[in-house]
Amino acid sequence: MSQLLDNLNPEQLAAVTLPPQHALILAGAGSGKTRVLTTRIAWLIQNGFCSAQGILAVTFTNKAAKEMLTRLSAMFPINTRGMWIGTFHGLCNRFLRAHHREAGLPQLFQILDSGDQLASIKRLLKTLNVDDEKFPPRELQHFINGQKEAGIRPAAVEAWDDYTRRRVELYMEYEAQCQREAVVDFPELLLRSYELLERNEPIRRHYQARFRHILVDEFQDTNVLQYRWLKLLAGNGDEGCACLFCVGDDDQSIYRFRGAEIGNMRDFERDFKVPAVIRLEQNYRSHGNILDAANALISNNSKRLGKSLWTDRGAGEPIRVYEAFTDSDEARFIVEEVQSLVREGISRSDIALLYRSNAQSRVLEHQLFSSGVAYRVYGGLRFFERQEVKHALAYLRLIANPDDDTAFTRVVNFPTRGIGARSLEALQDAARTWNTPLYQTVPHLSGKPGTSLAQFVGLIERLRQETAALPLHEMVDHVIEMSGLRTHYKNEKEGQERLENLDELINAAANFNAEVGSGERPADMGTDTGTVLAEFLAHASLEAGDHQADAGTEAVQLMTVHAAKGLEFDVVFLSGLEEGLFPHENSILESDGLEEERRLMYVAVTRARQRLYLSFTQSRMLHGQVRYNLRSRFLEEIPEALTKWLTPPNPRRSFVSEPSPRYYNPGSSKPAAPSMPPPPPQKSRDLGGLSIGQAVSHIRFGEGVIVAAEGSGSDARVQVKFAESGAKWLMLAVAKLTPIG
DNA sequence: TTCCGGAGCGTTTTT
DNA sequence: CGCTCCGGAA
Repeated sequence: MSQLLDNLNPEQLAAVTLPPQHALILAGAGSGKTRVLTTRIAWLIQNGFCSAQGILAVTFTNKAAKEMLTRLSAMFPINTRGMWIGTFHGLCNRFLRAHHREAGLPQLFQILDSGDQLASIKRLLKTLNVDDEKFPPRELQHFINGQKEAGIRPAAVEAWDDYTRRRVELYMEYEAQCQREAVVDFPELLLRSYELLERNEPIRRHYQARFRHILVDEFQDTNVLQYRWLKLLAGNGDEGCACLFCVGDDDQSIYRFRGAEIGNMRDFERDFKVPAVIRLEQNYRSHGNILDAANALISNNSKRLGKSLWTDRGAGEPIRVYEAFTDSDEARFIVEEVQSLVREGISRSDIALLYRSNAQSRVLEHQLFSSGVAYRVYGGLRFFERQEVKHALAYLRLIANPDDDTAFTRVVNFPTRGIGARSLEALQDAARTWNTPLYQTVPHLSGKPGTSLAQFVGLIERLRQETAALPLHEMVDHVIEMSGLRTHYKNEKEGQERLENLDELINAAANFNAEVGSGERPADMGTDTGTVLAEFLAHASLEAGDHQADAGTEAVQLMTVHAAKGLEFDVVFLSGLEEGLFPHENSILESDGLEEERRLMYVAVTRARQRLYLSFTQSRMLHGQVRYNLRSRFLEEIPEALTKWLTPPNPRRSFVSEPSPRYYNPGSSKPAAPSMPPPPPQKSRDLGGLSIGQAVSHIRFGEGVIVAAEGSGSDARVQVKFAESGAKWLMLAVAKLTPIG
């Protein structure tokens, strides 16, 4: 017991041992927030404030949820089974399975991941004969999810124009289609749960009485609906009130673009009159210079709850700054530096190369590859998103739920079995006439097209029967074999890796089955084959798998700054610190976009434990054209005393109205003088007081941002990216551009 | 059904 | 520049 609280600093201790009450913990980067969260749970239980059943802890990623469970079981020998620990979506899934009847869902409902959802929307537009040029599926998906995440059903959308009215109709049709097919998309998991809790008083009271302590990780990332769900579950005074313990960092909120609402932090304080706000500001990760840089940077943001990191580890090394001529010079410098660090004994996996956008990884990869440095890029396709895996899952989905038209269309002719577009069209027409799912429509078809379709239905029926008594992994194996998938990929030239992935799927099923068998699952679920299969399919949708596999390999880590959140490395290289790239040009016109970019930069800087490199280039190849960017304003926001320039410091600060000419002789510089000649000078260009990154307004095109410039004097032209009309090249002598912002 | 070429586009991403 | 997607031809 006393062990539990050992080595906590005073603030951590205060947070962990707060009496049962609402609390907001502002946990800075590297301040031990997961430790506080898990220790709090242990402390509550050990001191009898609450039983395991009374705990609900919610996270954003499966990784975080797993981490919490692991740490908890290491902390004290309690059965974590009674607790509800998981992601928002995972917990809602569990809730809806338990109350599927009240939620208006069949027990074996399927979960659509984003890709499935998009396919479902495309199919809807097709059956309704809607022009997908006018209503781009992606845009519609975004619209629908946006409404759902704001808790708004079609009937409640305020539509003022025809376009929106039509989109609302499509939203309604989409809902009907999902209901018909017994499928639920990600935001629907949350909205259904929320609505069920709201309208069903017995269920609401049951859970409000059960959960005495609700703990939320990464609270700054919650969206509107998630916060409302938490409020409902916590209850208010009359219905018995759970304690909300929210941990978050407003300075690390970088997901507004996908609905995260920082305002939730302030709202929480206000709505619950939170008596305890505790700041965890002692950082155990980085050296002083790095933290000072991060603090200085983030102090330029105005909308903050306020917090300042400190460490007792000493100042450490200065932050290294490098100016390159081109992106490939920058990459060359980084890779040479990496090699020398590796020679000094630093492990490659302790080195991270971070960038703002994925496109930047290419040059780095190229350089790493030709220098023979092992590297690993994060991001890209994940296991359960691979086409062969999705195909196999589609067969399984049809076995579990024949009404799933998305799964049906996916594999009805894969591997090809002579069911072409016309037979499918005939089937879809018939399905509309009979108002039945595709699968059920097949028997209604007469004539030739019916035969091959009937054979397909026969195949699925046979698979269902043959696998009914099999353990999950044998079922998966059997389905892969009998569907013809295995043969198909065997015959495909590049099919070897796909076959391996299918084997991996069988392994995943075996592991899943083992966990189910050992009782690591909620008690409120059945154990028959159908249920186990449904659970496995839900698992596949909710947890698309790590794209962080073989993390153990000794390789340099490449990823976007977003992907790096929550991670830490001894050495961090942050490249591409240029206006337009970081901060990204698209963010400049968004309200508060710049502050979000700055938070992103703050996240990047605080990833480094010992050494941080910041680099930028004079020119960069982007979208097939060379761009000359100014160095990032964020670089200027880091005090010079904390930095050490590896190239001759360039006194020109960005955003001076009159860019001064700059002289630089590469021959005289040490240590790693870039070998490329400097690009055409843009330094002496007179942009009439304008600069790249500047937001401007044009009488006809509206508001935009300058993204590139060329020529000088009366020839000077700038490229402006307009919010409405896209990118345009404009002659400065002709176009009248007014600086704004 | 498959393959090729042209057009279009090009932040960040979990569930 | 390099990728994805779509449509047309073999």
